Amino acid sequence: MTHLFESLEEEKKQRILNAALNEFADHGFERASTNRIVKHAKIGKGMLFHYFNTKKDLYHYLLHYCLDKTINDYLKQIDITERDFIERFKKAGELKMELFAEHPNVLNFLGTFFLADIKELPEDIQAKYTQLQKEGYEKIYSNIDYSLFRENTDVEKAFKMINWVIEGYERELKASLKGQSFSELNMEPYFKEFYKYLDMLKSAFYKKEEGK
Amino acid sequence: MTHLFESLEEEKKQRILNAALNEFADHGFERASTNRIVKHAKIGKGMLFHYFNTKKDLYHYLLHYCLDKTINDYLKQIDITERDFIERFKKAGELKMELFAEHPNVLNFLGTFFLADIKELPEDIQAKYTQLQKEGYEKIYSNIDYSLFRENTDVEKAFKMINWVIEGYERELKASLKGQSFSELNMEPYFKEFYKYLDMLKSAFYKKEEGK
DNA sequence: ATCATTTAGACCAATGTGGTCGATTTAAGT
DNA sequence: ACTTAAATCGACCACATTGGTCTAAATGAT
Repeated sequence: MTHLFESLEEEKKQRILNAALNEFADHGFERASTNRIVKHAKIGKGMLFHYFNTKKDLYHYLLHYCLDKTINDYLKQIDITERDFIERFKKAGELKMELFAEHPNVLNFLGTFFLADIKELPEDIQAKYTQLQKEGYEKIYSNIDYSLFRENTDVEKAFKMINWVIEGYERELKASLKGQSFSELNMEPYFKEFYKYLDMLKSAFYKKEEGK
Repeated sequence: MTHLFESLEEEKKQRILNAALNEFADHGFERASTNRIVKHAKIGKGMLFHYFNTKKDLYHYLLHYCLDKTINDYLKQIDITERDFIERFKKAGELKMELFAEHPNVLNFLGTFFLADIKELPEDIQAKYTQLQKEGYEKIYSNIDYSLFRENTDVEKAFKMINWVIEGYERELKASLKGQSFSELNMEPYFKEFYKYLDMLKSAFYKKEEGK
């Protein structure tokens, strides 16, 4: 067995993962409490240190887990053959929402991690993290069809603005649905509204379509 | 003397305020440590509890202080006779930056407070908070000249998008200048870039100017 | 029946908590 | 110069929480 923890029943595994991710996301590494983790995970204290020898090991395991998940379930899924920037982002936004619906704390946890000190982490985690950054940049900016934008547009700035709008909508959505179980929600109307924003962005920054 | 603390030398007052604001902003009420506050403020433990009887009293004092500052130095300064939404926001953005340059932790502290439980606070603080919300809403949305927007624009959505772009720029600026003492920085080039974004927003959402 | 693996949580020393208090310094008043 | 009051410090308190250990019981496997 590579890792005791891996070969647990799925449900218990999830309970522990969720409890730990939430705790670290809320308090950061040092101020996170293993006591609260075991309480929320409903396991005995001993077990946590049986599966993961130390608090730090647990933290590193979570980092691997979350980095892998975002790379595989999010980044790798982004379709780089779609050359329309906004369209590509539309699909990326959906993927992100799906990941968030299934595993909200994965993204929460990574979000807080970005702020922490990266230097004193094991090399393999640093590597995975830089991979994510590099691949993320490519997935967003490579192979974009600039000719869709109006002439004289500062495309750099347009990219950023589009990005900020999408992030803004995501934030607002999360805030307005706070507490509700995202995964058991009918997301369709929210996607519809999301698309309206994207359409406005298109007519704001793209050339008017010829014909039609 | 209404409050011992008020009649201290300005410099010591600021040291204590900064230390406390940072501590609460970083850790929230419960996990904030009075020990760390006195250490960073470079005063003895006794003094803190001499000025403010309890940790909670200190917290409430800070809330009053920050709410007053944002209401007076920011909200009240927004010029409501400017009917151009983006222009009004341009000035508001500058005010916000100025406040942030002088007292970065005031906005940081309030930012974290919004997430905390509002219910179990003294009534006067709740009142001040709702005042801020109500006045903020007015200062943003009242007396706007809708005719500037292109026809068929969903103005509600345009408002939000403009808002998100401005917030996005502010975030990026803060991140890229992290660590540097904002107040002793020449902000002009950043404002220039800020204006470029605003111009793009205008040509994205406003009617084309007649003539000229 | 025997041995190995899981499990829980009481327990540990160490550290940190909000808050107090006596001792000492400084300031003020006369 | 003398007295009194205010300001200041940090050792100290009882208590809570920390990451981590260990024993003893439960469960599983053969």
